[in-house]
Amino acid sequence: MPLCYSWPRFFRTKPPTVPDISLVSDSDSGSTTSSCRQCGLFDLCFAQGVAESRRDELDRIVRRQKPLERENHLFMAGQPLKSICVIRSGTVKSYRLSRDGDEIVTGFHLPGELIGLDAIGHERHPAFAVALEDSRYCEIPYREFQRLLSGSPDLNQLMLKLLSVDMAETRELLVVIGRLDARARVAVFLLNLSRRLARRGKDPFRFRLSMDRRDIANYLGLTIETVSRTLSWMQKNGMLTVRGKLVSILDVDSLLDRAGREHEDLLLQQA
Amino acid sequence: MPLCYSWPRFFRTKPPTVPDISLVSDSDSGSTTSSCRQCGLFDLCFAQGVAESRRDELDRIVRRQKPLERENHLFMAGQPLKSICVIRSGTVKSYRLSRDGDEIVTGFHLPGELIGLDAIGHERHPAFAVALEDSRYCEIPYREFQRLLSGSPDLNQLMLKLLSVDMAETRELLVVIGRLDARARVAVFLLNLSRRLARRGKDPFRFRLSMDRRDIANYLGLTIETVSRTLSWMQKNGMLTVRGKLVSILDVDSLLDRAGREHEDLLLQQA
DNA sequence: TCCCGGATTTGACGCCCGTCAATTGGGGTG
DNA sequence: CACCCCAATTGACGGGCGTCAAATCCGGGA
Repeated sequence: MPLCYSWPRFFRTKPPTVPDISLVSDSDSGSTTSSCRQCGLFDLCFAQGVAESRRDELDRIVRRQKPLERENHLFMAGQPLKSICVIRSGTVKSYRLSRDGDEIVTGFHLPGELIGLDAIGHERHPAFAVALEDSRYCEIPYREFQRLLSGSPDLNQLMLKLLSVDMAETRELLVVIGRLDARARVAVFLLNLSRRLARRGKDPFRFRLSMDRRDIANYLGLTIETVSRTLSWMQKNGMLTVRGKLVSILDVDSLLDRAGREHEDLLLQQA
Repeated sequence: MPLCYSWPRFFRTKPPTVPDISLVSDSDSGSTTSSCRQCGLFDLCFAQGVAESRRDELDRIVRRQKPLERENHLFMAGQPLKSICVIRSGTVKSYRLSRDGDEIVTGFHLPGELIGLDAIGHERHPAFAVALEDSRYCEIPYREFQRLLSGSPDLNQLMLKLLSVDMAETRELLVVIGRLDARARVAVFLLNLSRRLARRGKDPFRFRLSMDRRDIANYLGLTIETVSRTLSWMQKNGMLTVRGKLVSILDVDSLLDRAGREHEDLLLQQA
């Protein structure tokens, strides 16, 4: 992360408390923490919101650090909801299949993020989740979690909050995606990713895209060619440099302009 | 509703149990039901999912049938969450204001629908809600509702479900809107509305749009002109007839084709 | 190191939809 | 009933993005 670069307003909400511990790198792949409290991701994980009194119970039911190799699935659409998952390291892509078999990418998930909440409604997963790189995750068996829920108003409140926030954001994103042009969509995508990396103590200005162009294009409702052209255009205009999957953001302000500053809130709010 | 027209597959999930009681009309505007159970909307209202044992308590705290005149606000963005609302009659539009003051329409709500759930996260409304026509609604004070929640695992479960389902749908809609062209967007909009009307016992093939073209265009991320042109095109092709706000759907199948049949699920799922 | 196949980039072209502008229509008021 | 005002429609035009096609880059294996 560039020295002498004042933490921009864009990242004001949460400069990383532990700047460079490479949460997502392989360096901690061997460690097997035995409680949520000791977990390096704790302040990003939803467990942080769980009341002290209940945390021991949660600790007891969580299955920690399960490995997931690249291209392997966390769960498949249609499967009954067996557990809620928290990404521990790596990146996970969620997607659906349209009736005629086309893949439809609905999200990219980073360490600390809860995945599978949208399955609670019908107790069945509406989407697939697949690892884009070798990853690890914590698993919370849903039945036991439900038992925990029924005895804990606090935890219920937390879950409602998580879902409500998620919904408000998704709704905002809906609006954004529906009315933005290609350059704005790509800008929103990059800034959002950048900010989420920042919260995880990673360099927000220089990172590796774990998804390929096809996934990005699909996620943004664009074509591969348009994404590629847009990135080239941004590079030509000095907003960033791209070499394959490696992105360096040079001018956050121009990107924000492109994204439409009125959507800054969205970018700021996202996990 | 046309006679001799077999209930199409599109509407298969819920033919109205009471075909033509005009839930939304003025005919019941005078009545002031005193309990949720007697309410004509009961089987659409979320109260239907509340356990028998808790329903009396819910009945006690609900403030019923509050009138709301056209163009008046139910709540404003930024206000603290005071109560969850259920639309009783009429139509409500929710929208945000972008930083530069543009209106951004995020949804249209029909009788029986819960509104304000996305405020739970931050206990503050992220959006405005305004009546498109003279309406009525039931108000559930949030503090008392929370008390009810903390003593009732069932109700908590219900709320999680409602939010989760809502989220899954919004996410699907996100995907749809982001990658559909104008004709498909308008088709999705009309079919979705049609189906929601059907569930409320109204004629799904002939209805009055309570929102103007500007709102529709805004909601779909299009311009007024494109919406107008698209409706004209659909009329020219025998899919429907439009006269001002009055729409008659003539060919559900073509509309479904336009919407992309792979999204039929979305249309079917929505409340 | 070279070679191969898939990922990515770049170019050419056409259509859809946004913009600007003019016309028509419809509801409310005097 | 006539008038007015705003909503809605229709037309002309240009730009952005999808499509098809070709070139280039990049990583992995021999």
